[in-house]
Amino acid sequence: MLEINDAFNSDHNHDHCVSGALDNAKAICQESGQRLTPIRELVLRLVWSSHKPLGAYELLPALADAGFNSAPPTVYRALDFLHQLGLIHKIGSLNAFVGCSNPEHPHPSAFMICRECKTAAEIETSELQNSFNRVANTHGFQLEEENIELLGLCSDCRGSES
Amino acid sequence: MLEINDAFNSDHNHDHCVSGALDNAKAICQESGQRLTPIRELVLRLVWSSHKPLGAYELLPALADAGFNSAPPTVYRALDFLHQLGLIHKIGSLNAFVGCSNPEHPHPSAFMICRECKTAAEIETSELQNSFNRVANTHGFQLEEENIELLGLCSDCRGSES
DNA sequence: AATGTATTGTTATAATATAACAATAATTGA
DNA sequence: TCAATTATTGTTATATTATAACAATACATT
Repeated sequence: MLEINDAFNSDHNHDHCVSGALDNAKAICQESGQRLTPIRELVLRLVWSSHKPLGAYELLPALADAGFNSAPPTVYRALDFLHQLGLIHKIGSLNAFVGCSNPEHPHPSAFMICRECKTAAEIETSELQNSFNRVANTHGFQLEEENIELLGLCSDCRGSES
Repeated sequence: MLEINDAFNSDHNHDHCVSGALDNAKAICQESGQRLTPIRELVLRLVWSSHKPLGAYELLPALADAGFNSAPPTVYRALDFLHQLGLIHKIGSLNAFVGCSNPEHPHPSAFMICRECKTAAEIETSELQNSFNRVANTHGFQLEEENIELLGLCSDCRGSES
């Protein structure tokens, strides 16, 4: 299995993504004794509102609409919180955030990202893990975190290119 | 072979890195009919002045010292130029740039990055390439670019941690 | 209820990056 | 050669992303 979500399949039941992510988040917060406050829950919902990575400033208007303070620190704090719990990933090359498909199991951030429609589909990296570990071991490097970004064109957008 | 440079070996002859990078750059510019202007050459030298990824704003003072204009667009243009020719890589999670060890052969950006000393050592990914291609093919994803970041502690810094 | 801790509100500012247009330098073709 | 074209650099302004610092409020514990 190479894919752990179906972001590139536009037919998928997206409500299911969001509600699943929220269930995961609640369970994980419970376990770790952290609080999923209304702001944090809203930010998680917003990040999950699509499979396109969203920038912090794209989230602020929705916070304002919901009656919260909408200054940058508010959203960055929530994003940091969610990131630390592994509930979202940050896509470094885009300065943007996207929901994590499988937060129960800590794992590297690894995505295919379409330059056209911007969709980011998380990929499973267990196959690659051995290679990464071997590279690290060879150099005595203590591997702590991985950011893997595969950039290109998704199949939908390949079809519709001029 | 897993490593294509020596960044984590502090004994390496660093002048050799820099002059090698410049020779590469000149050859590549020649071939592609591009000009390695004084600003571009200086920026390349500066980026290669260490194996720590450098941010654009860290380069500006040196441009000023050399008598060039040192407003941000100057350095970003040079960085873009060098990046397009594959002479440097951008580390997305650091917003910083580092010299490419092997610009003659286009290849993904892949680094081990030490969170302590900030050194970035480029790694060879040919072993991983099959896996990436397979993931991409499975989803009809047209792979164009890859950013691979392995974050952690290099062997030197592991030793000297409290 | 009193205290300490975590979270959020608020203001200001830092750090990173690009837009837009003017000036200059290099290249090309008549 | 010299005008015309193109590429590069200079310059000013501003957009975008992110954090510092401190005040106010809410929550949790005793």
